Amino acid sequence: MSELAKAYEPHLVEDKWYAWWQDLGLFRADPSSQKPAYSIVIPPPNVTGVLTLGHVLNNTIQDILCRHARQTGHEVLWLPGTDHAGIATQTVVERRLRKEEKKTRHDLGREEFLQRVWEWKEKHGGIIINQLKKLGCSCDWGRERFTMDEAYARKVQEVFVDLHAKGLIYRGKRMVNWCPVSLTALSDEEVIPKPQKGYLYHFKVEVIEKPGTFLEIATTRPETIMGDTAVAVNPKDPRYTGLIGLHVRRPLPLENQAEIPIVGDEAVDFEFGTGVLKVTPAHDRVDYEIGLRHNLPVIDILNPDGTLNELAGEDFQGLDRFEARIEAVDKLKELGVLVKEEPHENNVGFSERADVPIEPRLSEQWFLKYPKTAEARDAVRNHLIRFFPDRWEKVYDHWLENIQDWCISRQLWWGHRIPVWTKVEAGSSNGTATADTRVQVDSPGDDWEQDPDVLDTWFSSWLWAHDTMDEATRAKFYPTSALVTGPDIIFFWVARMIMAGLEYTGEVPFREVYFTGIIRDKQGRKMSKSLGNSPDPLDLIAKYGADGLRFGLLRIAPQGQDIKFDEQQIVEGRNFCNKFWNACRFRLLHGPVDPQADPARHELSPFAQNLLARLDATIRRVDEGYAAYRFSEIAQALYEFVWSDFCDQFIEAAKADFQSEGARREGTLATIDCVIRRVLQLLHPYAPFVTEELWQGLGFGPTSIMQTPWPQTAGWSDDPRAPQFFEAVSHARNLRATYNVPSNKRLAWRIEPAAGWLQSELPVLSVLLHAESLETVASAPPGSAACPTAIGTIYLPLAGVVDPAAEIRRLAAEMKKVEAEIEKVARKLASESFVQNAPADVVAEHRQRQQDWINRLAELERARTALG
RNA sequence: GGGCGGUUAGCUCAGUGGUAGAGCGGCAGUUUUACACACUGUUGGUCGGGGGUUCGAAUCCCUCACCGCCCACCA
Repeated sequence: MSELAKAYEPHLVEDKWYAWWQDLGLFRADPSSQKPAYSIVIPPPNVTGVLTLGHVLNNTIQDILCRHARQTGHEVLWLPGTDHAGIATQTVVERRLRKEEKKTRHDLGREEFLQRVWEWKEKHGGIIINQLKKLGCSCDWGRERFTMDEAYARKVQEVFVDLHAKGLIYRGKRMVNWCPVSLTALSDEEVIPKPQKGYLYHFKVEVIEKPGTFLEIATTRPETIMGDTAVAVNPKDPRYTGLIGLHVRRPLPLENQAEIPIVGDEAVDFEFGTGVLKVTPAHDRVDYEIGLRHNLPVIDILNPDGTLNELAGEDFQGLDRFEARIEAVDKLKELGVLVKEEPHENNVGFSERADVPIEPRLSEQWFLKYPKTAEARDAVRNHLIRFFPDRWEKVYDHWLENIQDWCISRQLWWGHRIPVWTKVEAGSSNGTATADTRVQVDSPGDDWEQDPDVLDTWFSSWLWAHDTMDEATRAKFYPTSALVTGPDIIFFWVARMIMAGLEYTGEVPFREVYFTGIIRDKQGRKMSKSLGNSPDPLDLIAKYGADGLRFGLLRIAPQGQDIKFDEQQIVEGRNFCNKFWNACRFRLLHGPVDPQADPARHELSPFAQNLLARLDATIRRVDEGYAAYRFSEIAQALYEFVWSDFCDQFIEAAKADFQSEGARREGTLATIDCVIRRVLQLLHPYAPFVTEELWQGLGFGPTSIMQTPWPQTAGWSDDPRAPQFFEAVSHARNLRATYNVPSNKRLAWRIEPAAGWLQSELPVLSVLLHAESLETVASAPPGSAACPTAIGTIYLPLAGVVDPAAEIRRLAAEMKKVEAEIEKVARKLASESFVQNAPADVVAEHRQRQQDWINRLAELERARTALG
């Protein structure tokens, strides 16, 4: 390619290069490689999922790490896959079934329904995978895994069997979080507390043994009164001590106003409400505990779907729990025992998936007592695993410290079936008999029935880091190098993976964990479908290119901080890619690029030398950024170098060098070629497509840029002439703007040089000032505006435009400002405590600054004198 | 109730003891032969409030306020 299009057009090149990389096998990980390993397992997105900005952030970071690792000489494995996402997927398919065929899963039966889910998965499950490819993710697709793959699923069940054998998995009837919509138990982590506005209902009951004595009870859930089996007070509460052991009459249901005891229990907070608690062991965790302590009967008045059953009495049977609440209040009113209803806000646990209040329910479930909790805590405490940012270590530690057993069984069909088998007794299949059970993966025989429940999705995800790999792969790539994920799944996934890793591999599953921020909209709200504030990343890719999206997003993603998304940032990412594209385009106007260009073999201008030093500094900044997972800083460093140092300053200055042939021109071309090459390499992890397009287009190929080594610093030192020069240019341009000279007006500039080296750089100054002419003078030309700079005093002679009086006023104003600066520094230096206590270099710096200002003042004074 | 994060220019954010910064926006000018997805210049801030440490604080300490998140069985 000898010519580039005027603007970078991503849609013309992205698919091409992605396919090429894949054809060359550049994403493939070779376990037999001698290179050091670098590996990441993808946090598997839900198979039902479509790409969100959160995925874009997360996966772009992983891709950056992987591409950077390849460039730094590692054999890289980025292992992709998807998660079967039990409830989410089952819900999606059930919804379709209802909509399209007006059927429920029960109409189809288990086998047929699962068949449908698999069909759905085959048809739609790959969407997010293709979207990741659009984004440029360099995953080893040949190793794509699914959490229900046969081998993986078997492993999940084996782990169940193993943990059961170790006594860590047990079956028990316990209080669980029940979702009345999904009709399954949930883990504590799947319950989201939400503040709810409701009422605190006060009602009174009479103490049977002391007629005329009433207890007032405050409750938010009057619909559970029918399940009450006691009333509790705190034994230390002086108001009620005499009443413990006596009885009250439960008001509902009307046909069964049972006598229930008053018990004393420490769990009752006598500050709250009336200090009297109704105890419903079947429908409240605390009440259940109280019930156990006092041997209270358990009356379960709810059906699994949240409606009330026959135990609730005829007035309530069949009502939904929220209808029942209203009905219960009405009945209390009718009985004349309702004292008051006061508005009350409290936290109610909601089902994460179905978004309805969960119901505490006594239920027979499988539980896991977590293995290796102490070791898992130590691994992070002792930094065998490092968290970035490290503040999440505390959150992790705290959770492990207070860890509760994990309810792992789900009353769903889609998922890993629990490997527990029960012997079917001929003629008595009601399950009440203590049947013979076996815990094993394969069926013991035809007359054995498998437990109908499946395992929590996360019970399979926690093996993801190691059981997605075969033995050879694991030998090379496990433990993985890094995990990139959101802090919202630190308990769901990260902590559990660490425990599973320690239990089953004896090693930590990853060395470093990077927690991304959460992407919010401009108002700081979470992205959500219902709010419609979540832009489709595919639209953004279509508009700005994958590189623009990646670079724009990463540039505003500070470590561990939530990100307020603004499309303008993506526009800037796109603009940046285009900026660099055009810099390369400019280069091609002056002949073909030399891929081997080495500026060290040329005589270099101060600008070239300085640019190379700035490049070295940029490489250092970028390297530091990678070491500390500071992705926005890397992007920012590259942005600043390319836009300011390279384009705004160097290339503009280089235009003078291209006006003639010679060594100067050759040195500048070599510098540009070298810088472009380095920048392409440095930028490649962030913007893989445009960098490959340019790499090939400029002739750095034919090897892919993916396979080229990471740039090293070359030991260039700053040339102080360059910044002085550019600052002077800035001052001079400022002077022109002050007198409202239009940018396109060419002027006859003059300069009184302060440095000998300037002579050879006058053509550059002339170009940068867009001058008609530029001559050196020995003193101020008459009638000129003057601008003292470090490289000399620059004069703008514009007879008839600059009124000498105006210029004198301007100079006077500037002198005043300079005097103020001198005064400021002088005050500081006059302070003895400062001079004595501050480090010598700081004091010297102040002295130097003071001298600079004094020199400038003298220059201004001289210019004013020259004007008369 | 505990814990964590945040508060710096109109906006998004850098800046962990030494002259308060960047990008965008705004304003003014420019089709200067890489780029109008651009260039040039410029305007914006008692660094949330108060106290302390220090020669010196956006930066360290204390405290308060507000915003956000996480954990926790107050019915």
